[in-house]
Amino acid sequence: MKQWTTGEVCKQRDISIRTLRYYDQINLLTPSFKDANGRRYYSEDDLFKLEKILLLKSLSLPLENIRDLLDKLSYKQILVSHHNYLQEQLSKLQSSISNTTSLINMMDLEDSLSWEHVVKLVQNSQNPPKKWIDYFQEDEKSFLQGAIPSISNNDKTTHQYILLIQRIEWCIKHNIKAESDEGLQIASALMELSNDTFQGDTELMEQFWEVRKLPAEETGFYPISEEVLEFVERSIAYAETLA
Amino acid sequence: MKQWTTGEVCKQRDISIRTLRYYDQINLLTPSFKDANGRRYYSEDDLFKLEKILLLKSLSLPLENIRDLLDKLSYKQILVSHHNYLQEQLSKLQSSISNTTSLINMMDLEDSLSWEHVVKLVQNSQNPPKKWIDYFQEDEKSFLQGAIPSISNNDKTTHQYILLIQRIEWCIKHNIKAESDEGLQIASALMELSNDTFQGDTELMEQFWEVRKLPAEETGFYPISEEVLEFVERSIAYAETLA
DNA sequence: TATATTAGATGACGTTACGTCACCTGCAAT
DNA sequence: ATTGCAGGTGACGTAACGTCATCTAATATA
Repeated sequence: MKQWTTGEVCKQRDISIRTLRYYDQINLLTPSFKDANGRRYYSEDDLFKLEKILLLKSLSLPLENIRDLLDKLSYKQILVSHHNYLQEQLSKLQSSISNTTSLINMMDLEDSLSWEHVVKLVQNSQNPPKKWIDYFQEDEKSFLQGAIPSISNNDKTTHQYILLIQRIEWCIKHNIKAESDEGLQIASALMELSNDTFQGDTELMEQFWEVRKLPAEETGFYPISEEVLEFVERSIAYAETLA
Repeated sequence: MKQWTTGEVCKQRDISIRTLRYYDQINLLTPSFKDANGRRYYSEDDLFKLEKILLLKSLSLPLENIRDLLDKLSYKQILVSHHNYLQEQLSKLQSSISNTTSLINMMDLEDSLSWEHVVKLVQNSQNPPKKWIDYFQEDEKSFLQGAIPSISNNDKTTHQYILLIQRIEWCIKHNIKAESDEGLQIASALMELSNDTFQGDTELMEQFWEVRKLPAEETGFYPISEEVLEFVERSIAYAETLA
């Protein structure tokens, strides 16, 4: 029967010698053989037990509980609960990522974030709100899912939308009207982007802008002000009169 | 200017009073105002700072480093690195989940796991091996991705495959030939399953069984023994002679 | 008015899962 | 003869708080 020394076990499982000695000390994993000089030798069974321990530890179970549970749980039970734990972590991570992306994108829109925005986003992460996509029909969802730039989406398209909205906000601040050269440029950029996104489906596109008028809590979008929406509509209308 | 007491802040951010006092103690977050009785009052700026701290803490940065970094990093920098961190966690989690699923499925096939199987799987999780899907053509991948039951897939189809393989192993152990009633039943169940999976594409199906003959390290599959594969082929051949 | 409750404060010690350090041993190689 | 290495044993240190005993000021209730 092959046996392993502390050093060998450490390398295999990437843990420290101290850890093994500690587990021996607290009677969690005692090597099945100790020679006259006190050197520890681990059997294959010991390694299985160690594996169980590490799995249970990854559930952030305290070592004391692990010691009590170890013999009562089968390998499979441990693996299954480990699996469930990982799944839960996964969904938490995903919502965390989406919230972080939202915040980052928001920072591009506002120079300084208001405290309330941040709090709302972080608090909402507990019980996720109605998602904007729910405002559309079932059969449209699959298409929208990838195509529409929600604020939780940090791809290139989203960024371009954000840049355009910034540009519009700049225009409003500097009293530049939608019916101007700048307005024309914005309108054509917007139309090109929209065309890319909606592939010519004008009805979907209009629905999209309608939804963006709703307050942020309901849609998950960063709310676009009435002023910006008006600028969009007027600049596009102006562009169409010239065409 | 609104101010918040310790208790209020604790509830908002779901941390303990002790934590706030500790942060004060180590000079990480000192409330901007203390009254004559030593009661702490936090301003909006303080709350922003706390938010930064909690974000950096979630990167598992030690508090001491956080204190040094806090003024040097903008909110956005923090958010972006937080985002990167989360992404990394996500991919780790995903491979962890897939490995765990593999192990669980393996346990259905073997009553006792051999130590070497476990070690290989856990070690491979560091640098992911060639994936089985790479054995197919690019344009076939998208179809295969969802349809084929790899061992890292715990859906219903996978489970049915595993049950069938267990049944075949049972037959082999009890010396029941492929050319028997039991063999016939297995063959028809297999064919039905394969039809579901491959939607009649027999060429893909044959490739699939070919790949399963390769050793596990290369494919990521649980290796099917020659005996089982032979049983499969013979039982199907037998079924076809009777049809 | 007396008192009970609440929301805060301050030491001081405890906790987990090890890291780190000083020092000791048996054995192989130089 | 000594050097290096892989292992050992206390003993103390660490991070980020939890917990406990005790104290204080303000408010609510009898």
